[in-house]
Amino acid sequence: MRTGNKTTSKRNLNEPQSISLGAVRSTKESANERHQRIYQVIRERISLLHYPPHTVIGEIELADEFNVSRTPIRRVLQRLQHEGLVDIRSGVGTVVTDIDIKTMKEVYDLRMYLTELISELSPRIISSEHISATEALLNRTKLMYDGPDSEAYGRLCNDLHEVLISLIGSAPLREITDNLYYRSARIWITFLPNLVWSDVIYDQEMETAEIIAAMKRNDIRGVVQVRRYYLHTLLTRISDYLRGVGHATASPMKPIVINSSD
Amino acid sequence: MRTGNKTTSKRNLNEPQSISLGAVRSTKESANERHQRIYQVIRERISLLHYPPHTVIGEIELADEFNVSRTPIRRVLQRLQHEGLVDIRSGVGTVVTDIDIKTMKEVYDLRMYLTELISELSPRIISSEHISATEALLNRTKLMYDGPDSEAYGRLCNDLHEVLISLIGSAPLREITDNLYYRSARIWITFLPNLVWSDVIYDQEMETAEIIAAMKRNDIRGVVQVRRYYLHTLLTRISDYLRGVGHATASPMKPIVINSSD
DNA sequence: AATATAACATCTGTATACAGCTCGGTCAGA
DNA sequence: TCTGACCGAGCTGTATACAGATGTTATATT
Repeated sequence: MRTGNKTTSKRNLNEPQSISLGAVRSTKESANERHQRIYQVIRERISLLHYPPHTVIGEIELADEFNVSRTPIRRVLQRLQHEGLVDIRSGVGTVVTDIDIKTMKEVYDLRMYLTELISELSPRIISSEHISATEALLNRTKLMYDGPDSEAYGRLCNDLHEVLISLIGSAPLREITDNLYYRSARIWITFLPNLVWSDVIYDQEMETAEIIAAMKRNDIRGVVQVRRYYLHTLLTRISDYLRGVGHATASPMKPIVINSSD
Repeated sequence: MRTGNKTTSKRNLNEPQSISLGAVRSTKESANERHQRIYQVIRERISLLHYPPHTVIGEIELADEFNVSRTPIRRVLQRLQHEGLVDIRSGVGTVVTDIDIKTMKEVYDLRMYLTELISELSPRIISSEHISATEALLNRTKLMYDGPDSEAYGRLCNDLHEVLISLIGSAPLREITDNLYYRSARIWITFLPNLVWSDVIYDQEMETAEIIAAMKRNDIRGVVQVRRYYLHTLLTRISDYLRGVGHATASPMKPIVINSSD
């Protein structure tokens, strides 16, 4: 189909072929690296409710922000759609998915079972880096009693999740665990205004401290059991809240206004 | 390909165009439906080794076959890459992934655990359609002793898989189970020439028959335990073959009857 | 003959024009 | 005022030209 008489045969005779670019390699980002970078940025924005549910994300808007065309953006959004975080609607836009309680319950049940699998299938060796990283998270947690800060709490949860999935040796299980986490993580922050802040932080501090203790015993089974217990605790806490407001389920989740003033 | 002409009259003639009844929705295929169709076709080709590992699939080749441009094809291939079935390499092509034994072991371990979860998390009601569909598969199995037919066997396994995942009520678990199946299904067919054909078909017949029996008892726990047992058996058989390559032929597998009374 | 290098064929990655879809606003008519 | 059809702004979906990447082949040099 392409006409053979193009300028490809005599292209770039003017430009020097290459002036030994050995050191400049780091400046160039490969396509896959860029994809991964944009993907993680947008996924974080969704998980931190910077893009709350029902937000319409425009492809052109993102393309301008990341200085690319719509094509790589669409690749990212299609991946996010397949992971259940957005819904691409023709003629409308890319809409951040809502948080459906029933689905969320299923995801949480799955996560609790899979968490136990981590210790049975292919645990990795717990290194001192794991421990020190988790201790840093514990310190960040202790500084958060002062006042509600949903975004900081969300980042804390995400970072703890990152440490824990790095303990999973089985690549498929790691991917699934990661995927399910980001599918369900938003509900924590969504319900945050309805819970007692200091209780939430206390849970987080206890979980982190117990995980560190288990890590120091090199007890990965203990780690995942702690994790599983706190997953259960939070799910129970949210269920209790939902039962408590029972009738007033018109808008169980108010969108949190994240201060995005510019 | 349709340049500016709005009419859909010049569509594919080999596809039966439905006669316009009241609802004419089926005349036009939506973008998502087309994506799903192409995706399933290519995934089946990979699972049946119609595209064996290391096959290079060209985007233009597929685009011509499905009468679309590269854009929708790329969307399908990117999805398959994310699911681990192909590897898209810039400047080279889209390469069907090889079957790595270590990863396959991890996937099989995961599948066995997840299979048990099916009966615990959210089982669906077993309908008569499920039973009759499975009985049809049993009949197909019984006709296959005549001679080795890897492709027919692969289709049989895929169809049985379809029936079983339709019993999963939890959408996330269903997706994960489906994904892991297609990640690992190819290894069955790959090792088929090294196994005794009649033994393989006998296993398949026994598994299907026992699944039907459990279905008729409305015993979904029994269904998944049968499934789990045969997963384990096949994995063991392949492991045995790999350990004893050269001097030991595949040992025939003893069928057992699962006692699923609790 | 062996080897390094340059040219090339062919593939994927990106940008972009345009087609198709959705929804809200607008305006004529009852 | 109400209704309904229509139109247009703005979005996603598709096709395509071109840029970049990669493996191979031809060629020059030793």
